Amino acid sequence: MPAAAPRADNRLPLVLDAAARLFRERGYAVTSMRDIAADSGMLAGSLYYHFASKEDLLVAVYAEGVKRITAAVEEALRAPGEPWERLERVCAAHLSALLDDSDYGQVVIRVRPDDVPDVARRLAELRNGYERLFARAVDALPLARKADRRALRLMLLGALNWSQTWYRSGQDSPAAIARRFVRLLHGSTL
Amino acid sequence: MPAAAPRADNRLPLVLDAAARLFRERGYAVTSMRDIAADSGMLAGSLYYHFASKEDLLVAVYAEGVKRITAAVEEALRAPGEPWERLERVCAAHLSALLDDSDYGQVVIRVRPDDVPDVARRLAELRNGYERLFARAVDALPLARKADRRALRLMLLGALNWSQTWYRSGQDSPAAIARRFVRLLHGSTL
DNA sequence: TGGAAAACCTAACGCTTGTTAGGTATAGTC
DNA sequence: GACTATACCTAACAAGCGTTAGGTTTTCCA
Repeated sequence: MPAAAPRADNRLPLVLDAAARLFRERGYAVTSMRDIAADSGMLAGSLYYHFASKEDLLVAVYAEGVKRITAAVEEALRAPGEPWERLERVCAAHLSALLDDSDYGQVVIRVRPDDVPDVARRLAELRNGYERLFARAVDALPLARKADRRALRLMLLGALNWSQTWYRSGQDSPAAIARRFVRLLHGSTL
Repeated sequence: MPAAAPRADNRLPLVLDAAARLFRERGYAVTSMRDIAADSGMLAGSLYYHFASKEDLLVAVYAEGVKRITAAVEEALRAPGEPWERLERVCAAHLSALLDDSDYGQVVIRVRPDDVPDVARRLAELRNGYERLFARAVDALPLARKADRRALRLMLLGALNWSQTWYRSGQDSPAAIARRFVRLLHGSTL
C-alpha cells in the first residue's frame, strides 16, 4: 500500500497560526489568502493544498479555538471546590483563553458565524458544544428552585465574551475580572 | 446668493436605510456599494454624490444608530422612579433599540470599530459617548462605598450587547430580559 | 420661463480577491 | 538509489471591489 507519511517541512502549523492571528487582529473578511500565505512564507495558491477554501481554513482555526477553550474549562471543572468557587474558576479559564492565551480562542468570539453563511452552521455547532459545557458550571449552583439559570448563564457568558471589547492587557487580570463578575451575581457584597 | 435647496426626489434616506439593513444583516465588509445602491434603486457610482467613501457611509449609519439608542435611553432616564427601577428601564430601552426597533441600533453593536481602521476612532468615540450616558444610571445606584461600579457597568452592558447573539424575536421581550438581568444583580431573589 | 444647482447615470479605471491547472523539488520508503 | 507521494511554486483566470470623470436629467426658485 502507498505510504502516507507526512513530511517534516510541512508548514501547515505556520499557516494555522498566521490565519488565527490575522483573523483575530483584522477579522475574517478583511484578511486575504495572500496575507495568510505571506505570513507563512508561502504563496496564496499553496494554501489550497491544505484547505479546499478560505472558509475551510476558518473552520479549522475556529475548531482549534473551541478545543483550547474547552480544555481550559474542563480542567477548571475537574478541580474540587464549592460550586460558586468553581464557577469563578471556570470564568477565569474562559477569560484567559479569550484574552491572553492565544489567537485561536479570540477568533471564536471575534468571528460571528453569520458573517460566513456557508459554514455558519458548523461554526455555531462548535460554539454551542462548548456552551453546553459552560452550562454545567451554572447548573451546579445551589439556587432557589425558581431561579432563572438560563438568564444567569446568558448574562455571565455575554459579559465575559464582550470583555474582548474593552479589555486591555496589563490592567485587570482575567482572574480578577472573573472574581468581580461572579461576586456581583453571588451578591455577597452588594 | 445661489439657492441651496434640497430636492424632494432625494434618495439619501433610502440609501441610509438600505445600508443600515445590509450592514446589520451581513456585516460591513461583506456588503458592497453595489448592494446598497441596488436596494436603493440606484447605481453604485451615484452613492458618491452623498458620501465620499464607503467608510463615510458607515459613519453616517453608525451615528444615526447611536443617536437613536441615546434618545431611547435618555427618555428612560428622565422618568421618575427608584434607581434600580430606573436602571431596569434604561436596560430595557437599550435592548429595544438593539434588538427590535430598527437596523441602525443593531449596526452599532454588530460593527466593530477595529474592523474599519480608517474610521475606528470616530466610531469608538460615538460609542463611548453613549456609554457615558449609560454609566449615569449605574452611578445613581445606592451601593456600598467599596462596591465596584465599573465592573457592574461593564458586566451589564456586555450582557446586554451580547444578547444580539442569542436573541430570537418572539421568545423573550427586551423588557423581560432587562428585568431578569437587573434582578440577578440586585440580588433580591437569589 | 429661464437658469442653475441638485441628483443621478454612464462607463470605465485599476486593483484585489478567491481559486485553479499544471509543473517542480524535496523527503521518506523499499 | 530508484520511486512515489508530499508539499509547494508558477502563472494565470474571471469576477468583484471601491472609486472617478464627465455627461444628463430633473427639480426648484426667481
